[in-house]
Amino acid sequence: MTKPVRTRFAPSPTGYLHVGGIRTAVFAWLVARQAGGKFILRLEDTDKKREVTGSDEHLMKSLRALGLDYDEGPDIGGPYEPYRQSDRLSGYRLCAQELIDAGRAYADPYSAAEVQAFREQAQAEKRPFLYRNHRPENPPTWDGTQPLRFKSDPKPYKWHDAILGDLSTGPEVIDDFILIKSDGYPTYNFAHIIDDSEMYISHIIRGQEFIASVPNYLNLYEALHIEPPIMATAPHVLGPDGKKKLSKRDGAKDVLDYLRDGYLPEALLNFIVSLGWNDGTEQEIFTIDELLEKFSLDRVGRSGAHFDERRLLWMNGSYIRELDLDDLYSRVTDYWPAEAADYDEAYKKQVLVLVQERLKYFAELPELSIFFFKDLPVNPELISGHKQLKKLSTDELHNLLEQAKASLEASNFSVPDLTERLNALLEQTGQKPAVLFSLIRIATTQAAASPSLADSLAVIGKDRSLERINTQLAAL
RNA sequence: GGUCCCAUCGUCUAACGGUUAGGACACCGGGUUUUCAUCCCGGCAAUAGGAGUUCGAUUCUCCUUGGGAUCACCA
Repeated sequence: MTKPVRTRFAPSPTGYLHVGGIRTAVFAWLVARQAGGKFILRLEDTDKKREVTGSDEHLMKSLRALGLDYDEGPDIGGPYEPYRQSDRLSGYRLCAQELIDAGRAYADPYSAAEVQAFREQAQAEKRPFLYRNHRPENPPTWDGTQPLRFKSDPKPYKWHDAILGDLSTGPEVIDDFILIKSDGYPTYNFAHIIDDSEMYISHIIRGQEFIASVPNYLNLYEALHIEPPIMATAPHVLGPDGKKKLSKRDGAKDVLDYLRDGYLPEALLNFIVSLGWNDGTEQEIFTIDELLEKFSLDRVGRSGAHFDERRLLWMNGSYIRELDLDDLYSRVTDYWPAEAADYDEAYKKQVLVLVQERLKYFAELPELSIFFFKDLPVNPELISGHKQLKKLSTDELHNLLEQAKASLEASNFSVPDLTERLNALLEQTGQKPAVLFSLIRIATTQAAASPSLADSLAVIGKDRSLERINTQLAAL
């Protein structure tokens, strides 16, 4: 009988979540959901100095916005509440007392300065610092004002990691680490073990910064007579250039910022998962359902992966192109240029159809669509900087535009009619499309790029198109 | 420095010990009768180095090199 799957994401509320930080949450969510298990959010707020006000709300908002819904958490409760470590202090106390009673924990009599001196001495002698080399013979009774240390039992360990495989270490890495700090709060090292046990967590999925501590955790699990959960260590997500782990310091963006810029949650999720995972086929784009069906920890890569935003950009554009019009329309509600407020849904949808294939993220919508809503001032550089048009004289430009105007005045502005007329104009003027169409496009949009000419003209409409041509004519 | 982890195109990655080492992003070229984009076609580009095992190593073993993590009263 295997235990029910219960995974958790256990961040400390010290800031926002970036792509690297949220990856273990995505993995944990996937593992829970695909097994029909539970995904739990637990806030590890035991370091009051580093805590950032409001970041707990921000964290929860980020998870929900990405679609990483959790079944138990600080704001929704659950059978093993509370889900905030600062509300669970009495439980840690209890376990601490049990360890003291069993002779497996003791008060640290040294001052911080004294421990620091031991550490520096070890460093000077080029050997790793081990507190247990200074373990006091007759420690004082713990009164809560000293740090409480685990009395370790150094021994070699072999264990299995669901991602990294078989791992092992010698006894030299086991030390007497702090269980409870002198401020009364437990350390992560202690609290997470108690909580994961009390919350029946089946898989601990975390970043590789914790791997060196695992043997110590194993030692503590033994002292507590707790069966360790399955452990999975995800390699770091590295910054784009450096070899270093992606970090806020190096400008890693808040995942909410990506969402605000109009990246789709599913694209972001797909991207994050594909950083280190694939199903062995050549498939690149996965729906959430496919991810749930195919994801497995043992296919997660063991080496670090660089975060390449260009790949995310491509992936997002790819997702956007797959959206059906109504879905796309409802998603871009907040991204239209201000001028679009005066236009109805039908018109905006026509614009969207034309713009969809070149939209990489929604925040680009205004610059790609503004000329459908607003008459832009004539920009002479569009012609003077055009490699073909700049060779023509003003008279020639004038003449071409007049001919175009004459033809368009007789058009009903349907796409087929416009296409036909545009082609006829090509013959009539003897010009190449690169010249004639560019001129008309510039006159009617005043933009460096636009969707195909006939389509754009049809949406902009007859009156407005002719009016813009007149404006351009007057400015030549 | 000790310990642990990692190592295929610039990047993300695929490859029961047998492949012309595959795909994708990016880039470059061509096409889709204007631009940008989409789409299609093509190109560029990798097994860090050295031993060993084997008929045969990207793949298994060892060494070297390189990179990362950790050695907190942070998580």
